[in-house]
Amino acid sequence: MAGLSLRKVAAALDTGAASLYVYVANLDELHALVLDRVLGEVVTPPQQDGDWRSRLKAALRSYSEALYARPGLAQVALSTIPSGPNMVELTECLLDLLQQGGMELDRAAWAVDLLLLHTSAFAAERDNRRGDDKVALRRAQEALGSVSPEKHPHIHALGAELFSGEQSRYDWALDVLINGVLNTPRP
Amino acid sequence: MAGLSLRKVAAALDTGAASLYVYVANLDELHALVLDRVLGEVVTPPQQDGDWRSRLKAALRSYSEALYARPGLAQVALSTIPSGPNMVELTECLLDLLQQGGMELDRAAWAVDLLLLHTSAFAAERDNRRGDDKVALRRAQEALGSVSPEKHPHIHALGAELFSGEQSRYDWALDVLINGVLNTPRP
DNA sequence: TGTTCTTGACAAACAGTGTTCGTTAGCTAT
DNA sequence: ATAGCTAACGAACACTGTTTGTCAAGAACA
Repeated sequence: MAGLSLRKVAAALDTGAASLYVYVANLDELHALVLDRVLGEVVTPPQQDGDWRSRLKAALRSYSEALYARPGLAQVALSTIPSGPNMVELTECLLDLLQQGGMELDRAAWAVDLLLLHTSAFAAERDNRRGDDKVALRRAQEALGSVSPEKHPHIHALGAELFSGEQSRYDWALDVLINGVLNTPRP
Repeated sequence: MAGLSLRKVAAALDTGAASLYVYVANLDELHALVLDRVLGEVVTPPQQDGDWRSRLKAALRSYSEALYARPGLAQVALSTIPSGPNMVELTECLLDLLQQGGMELDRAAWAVDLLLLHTSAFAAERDNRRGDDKVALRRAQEALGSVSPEKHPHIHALGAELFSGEQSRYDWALDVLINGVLNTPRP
């Protein structure tokens, strides 16, 4: 996905780049199509597997992994307003799970939006932390590590803690969102 | 920011593109520098203005507006691991606010990360909804509006509700995050 | 059968992009 | 005076998405 271009797609199809414009209006549209195709892989656990909360978490984790598996795809999820059939399917499933948790439908609508936005953003962050630019990461760690204890006591006290946790941090964030959504009625 | 290129920057400085590489290693590095400079505009409310919660929300809203004011900048915030002085300042301020709310420092570290990630993602979403591609938005609205009531009853029942709320939705999401963070201890 | 009309396909060109290379000018230190 | 270093710059490389004009095949209609 990162490094995908119309010319490469065309070459793989043994044709020229301009020929693709018959089927696709735009590069962005191609991106959206690829995204929705990948979203077809997202598995939503069946009804009898655990309670709604763990099923919701499993579905979102599956969504996150599908995005993370293709470098650059998470950015696409943040750059387009997805409306493909697989995205509709997933949205409907998440709405259903939240309603099983006793949530009103209008609040569930905003909650699904929030959960998907966060999961996409998290996948994107994980994505561009890997490989891409080890230099920037090391520079950031140094910049935050060697900070004056007087001016920034909290950051100094935390140290490397600011970059800790990969999977556990995602799990925690998901719990934060679900708890928050349950405890915050819509205005 | 969208449409910013090394050549245009160089032209504005009456020089060639290659000359910029003396001061900047990369386009990404230039982006990071621009981001941190803009982050200097973020206002963090003084100690005596209201309680910690409303001050936290005001600071994050200021961060969000600073990103949204420049098209494309929110994407930059999601694509880099920011480590400039202004970002350090903001992080320290947010950590302090959360600690005033009685939160342990290690939980506050993850909370700040989550709050900033969400706010950046929200700004990015708002950003590419505007102007950019009205076609995609209308297509999404049509795709979700004309969905079969049998296969996707929840989405059908919601209708245009899925795209409602701009400012109120952000305020709600912020409350969700703060409530969630307060109610979810670190593992 | 002959003639339009439409659709898919493609090469070439346009207007850009980030980045690298080789070379110059100016300013110190030795 | 010589050497070394830094900033600067033009040109080129290897790409990118998109538009334009042209061409062939098939369908619809007379």
